[in-house]
Amino acid sequence: MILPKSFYARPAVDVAIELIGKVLVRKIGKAVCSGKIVETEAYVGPHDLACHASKGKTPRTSVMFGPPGFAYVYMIYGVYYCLNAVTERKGYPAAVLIRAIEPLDGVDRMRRNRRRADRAADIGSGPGKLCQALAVDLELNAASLRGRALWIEDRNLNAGSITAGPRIGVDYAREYRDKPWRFFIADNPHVSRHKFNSQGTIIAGGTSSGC
DNA sequence: GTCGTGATAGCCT
DNA sequence: GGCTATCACGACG
Repeated sequence: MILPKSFYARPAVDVAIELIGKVLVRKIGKAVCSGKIVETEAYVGPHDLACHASKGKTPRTSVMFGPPGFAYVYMIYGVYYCLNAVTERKGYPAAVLIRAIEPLDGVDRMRRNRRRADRAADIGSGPGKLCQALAVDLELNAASLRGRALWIEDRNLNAGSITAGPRIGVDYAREYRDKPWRFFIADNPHVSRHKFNSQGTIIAGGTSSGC
């Protein structure tokens, strides 16, 4: 049910695709909040110019160089946090950014954690938004993804038609700018609202547990 | 509906 | 000192 460490000890693209349809769970005190992962991006290694680790190991990126199955959380634009799952083997920096969730459990709590979430689709439809909804901050950096406060589980939910397209906000990454390493469920309203959603090719269908 | 812009802080040159 | 794997808001039409 909870994804094993071996799930993450693989190439980031494989993990990014298979995380679609899995359930991200966050326990805050006694409250449990969760959501189906509907959008991810893979940052595949030190050669990937969009990957933070491409500039070498720094205090911020050190978690990515560690073992798989841990959370890499960083602050972006001085305002928001982003949550990643570390993949690959220890010493090889790669991660999957979780970009959007469809709320499942603890919807009211998540809505309160977000200020401006009038509609359900405003709760987790973006990497900064879902961190607000699930109260993810730097305290969870380097935390296990099989821990007491945070984990990812498989509920055999439908992952719909998984679409691949270019990653968002990585125009600086030269030849890696257009790599189709963003994955999302086509037509799911909780995918981050972006004009890029029209680009992309369907790469898979069926359930998250795969075939 | 789309587009432009400001907020904001830690990291890296 | 420049940049950033973002979001919300206001100005349009």
